[in-house]
Amino acid sequence: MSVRHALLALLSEGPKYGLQLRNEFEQRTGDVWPLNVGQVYTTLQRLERDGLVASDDPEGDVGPQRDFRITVEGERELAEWLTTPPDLSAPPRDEVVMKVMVAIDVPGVDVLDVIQAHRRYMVELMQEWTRLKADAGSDDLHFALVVDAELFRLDAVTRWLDAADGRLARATTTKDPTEPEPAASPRLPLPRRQAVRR
Amino acid sequence: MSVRHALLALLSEGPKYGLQLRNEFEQRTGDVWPLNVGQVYTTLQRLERDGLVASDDPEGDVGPQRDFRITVEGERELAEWLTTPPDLSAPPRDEVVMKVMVAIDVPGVDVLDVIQAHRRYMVELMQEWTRLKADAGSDDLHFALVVDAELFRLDAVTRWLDAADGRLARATTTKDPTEPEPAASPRLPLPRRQAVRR
DNA sequence: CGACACATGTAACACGTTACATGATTTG
DNA sequence: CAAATCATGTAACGTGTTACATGTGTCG
Repeated sequence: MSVRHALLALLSEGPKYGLQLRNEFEQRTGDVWPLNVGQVYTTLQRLERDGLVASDDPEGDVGPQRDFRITVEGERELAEWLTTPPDLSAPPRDEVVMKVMVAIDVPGVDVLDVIQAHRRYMVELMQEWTRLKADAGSDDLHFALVVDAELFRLDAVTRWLDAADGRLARATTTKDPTEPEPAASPRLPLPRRQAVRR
Repeated sequence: MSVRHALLALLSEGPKYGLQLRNEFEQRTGDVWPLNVGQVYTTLQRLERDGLVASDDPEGDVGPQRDFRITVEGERELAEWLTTPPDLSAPPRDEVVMKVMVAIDVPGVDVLDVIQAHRRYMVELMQEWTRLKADAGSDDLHFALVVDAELFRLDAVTRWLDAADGRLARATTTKDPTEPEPAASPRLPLPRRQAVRR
């Protein structure tokens, strides 16, 4: 339900055609979030079927482009989407989190190994994104925003991996609940958050 | 590609049937991540088709249950999934982030309003989860882990909203690039991270 | 027996990805 | 003209959701 509304948002600036919508979507997301064209066309079909969008078929002899414009219904739907927070009653299932949750009881596998392997990878990715952002400079606002989002997200996963490592190490090494909390220090004091902090 | 492998992980502990797999999956995720049964059956069909799982049809007159067991191929696939980091070359498209990115240029809409509305909602959600976690106590490890993951995630989104607010407020109020950075302080100094910090 | 929970399955749909086919326009 | 690029579309498949149908076992 996300790309659908994004297309509505782009069309609220004026009539556009399929490929143009894909290009502008990728520009808006700093060329970090690719969007395949096929989905644009099928989504436009559904939007037209639902009356949120209309096409100007007959006119425009200026080529094969088929312009779409947003309808009044579409404007209403867009306004509602922009102001209504997403439904998070059932939070999204993150793949890394899920991997750890099920790995806990898989025989022959040490969860802590899985955690550490993924933690290292998260740090790697954050370094790459940080480097990319530094190279790009501060002129591209959209790029900077999307990269920031990814950095914050990776940082959150990394910190969760640390927390899970602590909880699991505690739960497996001892069953004594009276033992003092080990101050929740991460097992591996690797350098964290290269440039995400403010 | 996520539930599929989770089912493999559950089956690696021994043969199980459809409903049992759904129940155990939800237990593993602290009853926070619901999983509809229909998907379990269709996923099991694909797993069987791919030779990662096999069913014990003929035997077991103990009712309508149909047990599945993991194959050697399945064990191999599971081991690879657990040790291989997910592909993040194209980062996942977060709905809140996308909303802000496209709202920037929507005529008649103030992005900062969208940001603040969503920021308030994220804080609300974090308070709810924090309360739930406190009520549940520290006995349910799975629940605590999944709630932690959600709290870290919401915290990351909140901090990104603050960063985006700063960048956008700066970009719209002035075009002068020589102006000193305003120390990136959030516009609204609301209480942040009620219980997520360690 | 009748009601209820357990268990399996299917249908229809939305969304997303990859790949392929087909015109139209531009450009060497 | 030939090739490349632009532009639209479709097919097949995986994944996820909701809803419905059907059978089986238990228990009052």
